[in-house]
Amino acid sequence: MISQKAKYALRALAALARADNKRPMLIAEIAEQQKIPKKFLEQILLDLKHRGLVMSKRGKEGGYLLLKPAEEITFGEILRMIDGPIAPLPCLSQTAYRKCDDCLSEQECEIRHVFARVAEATREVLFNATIADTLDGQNRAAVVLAG
Amino acid sequence: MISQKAKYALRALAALARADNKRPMLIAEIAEQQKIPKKFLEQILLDLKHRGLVMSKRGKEGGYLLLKPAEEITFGEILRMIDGPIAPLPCLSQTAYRKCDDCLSEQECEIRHVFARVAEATREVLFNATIADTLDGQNRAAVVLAG
DNA sequence: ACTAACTCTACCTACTAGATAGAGTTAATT
DNA sequence: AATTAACTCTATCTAGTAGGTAGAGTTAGT
Repeated sequence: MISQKAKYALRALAALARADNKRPMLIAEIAEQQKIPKKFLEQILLDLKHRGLVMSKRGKEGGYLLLKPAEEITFGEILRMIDGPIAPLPCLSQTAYRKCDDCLSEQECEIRHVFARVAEATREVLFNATIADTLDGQNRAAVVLAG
Repeated sequence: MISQKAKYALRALAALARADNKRPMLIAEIAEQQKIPKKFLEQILLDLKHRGLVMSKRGKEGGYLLLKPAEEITFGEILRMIDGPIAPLPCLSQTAYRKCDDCLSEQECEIRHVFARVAEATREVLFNATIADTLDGQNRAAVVLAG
């Protein structure tokens, strides 16, 4: 299961992608629209900002904006940011490889081969799905035209 | 990531599958061979016993035996037992479906479609991989002949 | 009776998820 | 320059879980 936090992050990005990208969107607006606890969402957006996915403006008329086109933000990269490695075993992670403490040899590990296939299949989906895929037909067309 | 416990369970089953199925295998043997903390493995095997995957014999000459052929024990069923649902979202679980608290409509959920594909891809691998796949060529041949 | 081995329940410690609280900072407006 | 809307940051809290340990109880072979 993915974390609640990752779910919120994806839905917040989806909300931003759907919004008019000329005017920033308030944390409060996103929170209400997506039923996300506001203070929790603050943290999430701040984090996404530090990682360069969104930008913010303070003060009156402030809010958040998407910094990259929705088609360039993959589910995989968001999940990896929030929940950590995609791989089901540490010894299969691309970004946080770690040898299993209890495993004598990776070549001989009884279960590694199977999970390698799981990892591959999962990545295939997650890195080919983007925030643009969350938009319905109408919105997606608008985004493509604008982009 | 799968839990350490699930990893241990799979490796313990692999050890049992590789063993001579005429003589029970001691918890201590499995623990040593697979570098699993013995007392923790006790719990895991007991759990697997209650679920009908292995049987045990107490007292002298006791130990554990596989109850089903290795080819009939899938990775998916073990993972589901130990770690719970395979699906990345509660609303996509086959065995423990639960509506997301914060999601208004499943039809319109921005992220559900993508994760449905993840779930499908993962299940495809996990329910087609069995404990028999953990055996190397030599052992697998022996098991097939014996079965 | 002895003892090897599984059985069961309880417990422990560290960590994480999922938040909430509140003081601080910035910038537009009046 | 005062006000206020809005983001920023750090601290804190609570419940739950992972991963493991302890130890008394039970069974069955010798």
